[in-house]
Amino acid sequence: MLNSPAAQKMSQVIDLTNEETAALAAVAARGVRVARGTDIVAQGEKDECAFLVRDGWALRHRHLPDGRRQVLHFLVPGDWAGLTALMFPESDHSVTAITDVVIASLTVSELSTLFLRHPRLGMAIYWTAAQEEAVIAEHLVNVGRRTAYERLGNLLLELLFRLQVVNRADHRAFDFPVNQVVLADALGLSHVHVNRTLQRMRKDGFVSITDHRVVILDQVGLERVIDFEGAYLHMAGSPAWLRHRQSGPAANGAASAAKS
Amino acid sequence: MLNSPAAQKMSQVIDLTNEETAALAAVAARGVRVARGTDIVAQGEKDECAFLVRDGWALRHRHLPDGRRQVLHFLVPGDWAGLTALMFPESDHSVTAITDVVIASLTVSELSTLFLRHPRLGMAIYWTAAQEEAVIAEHLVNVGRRTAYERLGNLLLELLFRLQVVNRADHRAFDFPVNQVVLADALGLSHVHVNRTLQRMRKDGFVSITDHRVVILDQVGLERVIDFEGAYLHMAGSPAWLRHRQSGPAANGAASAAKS
DNA sequence: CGCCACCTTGAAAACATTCAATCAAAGTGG
DNA sequence: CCACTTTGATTGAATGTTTTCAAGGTGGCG
Repeated sequence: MLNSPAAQKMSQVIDLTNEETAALAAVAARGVRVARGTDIVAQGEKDECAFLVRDGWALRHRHLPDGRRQVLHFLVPGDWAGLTALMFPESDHSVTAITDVVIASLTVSELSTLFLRHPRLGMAIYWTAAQEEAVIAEHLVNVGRRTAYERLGNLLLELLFRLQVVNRADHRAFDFPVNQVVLADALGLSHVHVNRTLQRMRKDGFVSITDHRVVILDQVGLERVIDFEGAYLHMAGSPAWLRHRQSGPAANGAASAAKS
Repeated sequence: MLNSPAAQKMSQVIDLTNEETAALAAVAARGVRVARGTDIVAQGEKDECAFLVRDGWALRHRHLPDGRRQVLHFLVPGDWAGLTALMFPESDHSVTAITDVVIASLTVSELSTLFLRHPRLGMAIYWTAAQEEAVIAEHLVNVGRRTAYERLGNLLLELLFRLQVVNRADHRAFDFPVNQVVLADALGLSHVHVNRTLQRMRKDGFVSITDHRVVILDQVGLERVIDFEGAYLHMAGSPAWLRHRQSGPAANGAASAAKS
């Protein structure tokens, strides 16, 4: 379990101690399988648990009464969901599995126990939530202020980077179990236009998308053409006061050189 | 200071004790004035402090290299900002005052002291951050899947409700120091189209917008026409375990009847 | 008075959607 | 193993929304 997606993502943020690694492993041990197409959380209902995605893809999306919907965020292995939903009496969005998924659920009280015993792990999970917020803000920029071509390119590169962190992508390719209708609902476009934009991007030689797999053929060129800026992903990780052990938020610079 | 916007917003979430009220007042006492048009936080730079908006309007927005930009969120009195930005080495967006603004800033260590001394206040502030996330997600739905007319109506109603909570709106009207260019950048439209959409909504008799003031003339009719659903604002507040004192997250039902 | 910020208008062009088919691949049940 | 159904991708044509460009107009303020 040392190299679970969750542990890999956490170690982007803090240097995990053995105890923290063990606590994460204990969480991950509670895996529950959810079949493709199943709602893990339904919009309008109370979500009693937060959960960690151990394997598979899910999406957070909001429905309008007339059937339109917007995909807010793609959940991939190592992602947490429902942490903020715990604060509310009912969920304002649904979470749906788009492949078979394995999750580990935690109730409020289990979660607060975990945070009390392992405060730095709690901070790292909170970092994770902050990053997700930044990603959703970027989706807003995408949909509000970019062309269809730019939106698509930005999303594909975002997913490449996020999947690389949890070892679900090599340096240029990843499995992509997302059909064009879902993609359209994520990008704020019609599925027909997604199709045509996808074709244009393929013809331009930037990507190959076939059979649920994406290959970024020319990342440098694509990044230039769509003005990609990855700053919002905060891949550089967390500030020193958070990363290193023996150093609390109020400490000034006494972080140990515990990296690696 | 008992009826400061911040205290009003907090009491939407928890029943404030005297100590908590005093702690909030102590924070608010640190007011700093920021002139209209000033960047409080600049995209790409490190934000050392989180802050509370005591008075005035500001906006969180992200810039693209070519000058396009997207407004993520309007900050009004009682709103916190920069809580998640503390987790990152550099800010991925700017915060700019659009009126003269009074803020109260807190460093990481001041904030963590506050949270340690007043954990329930910390939870309430966290609730606030969760609500803001839900609001930004709604902006994404707005821009991704609604027409110009719907986007505009939804934003105006959102602001009406948010301002009512902090006593900056009566039952139908509020001051609105936002020009059409900014509105366009929030709604993902051109300012020309915002202008025409605004005119249409006025002609339809739903709103009056003159001289930096919005009056919702027919809220019921507007809500119906634009399919407004306020669930994402979570106006019902927080679950009982969070609201009442003497009750921690792990407690089962021992909440005191302190509501009044 | 003249400038500046902001709002308003018209016309043409660009972008994206909708509607309506068609096609291919992947299950399903007998 | 074969018809049948379902799902997802693709295409063309017509339509519609929104943008862009280019000008004016208005009101406040030094």
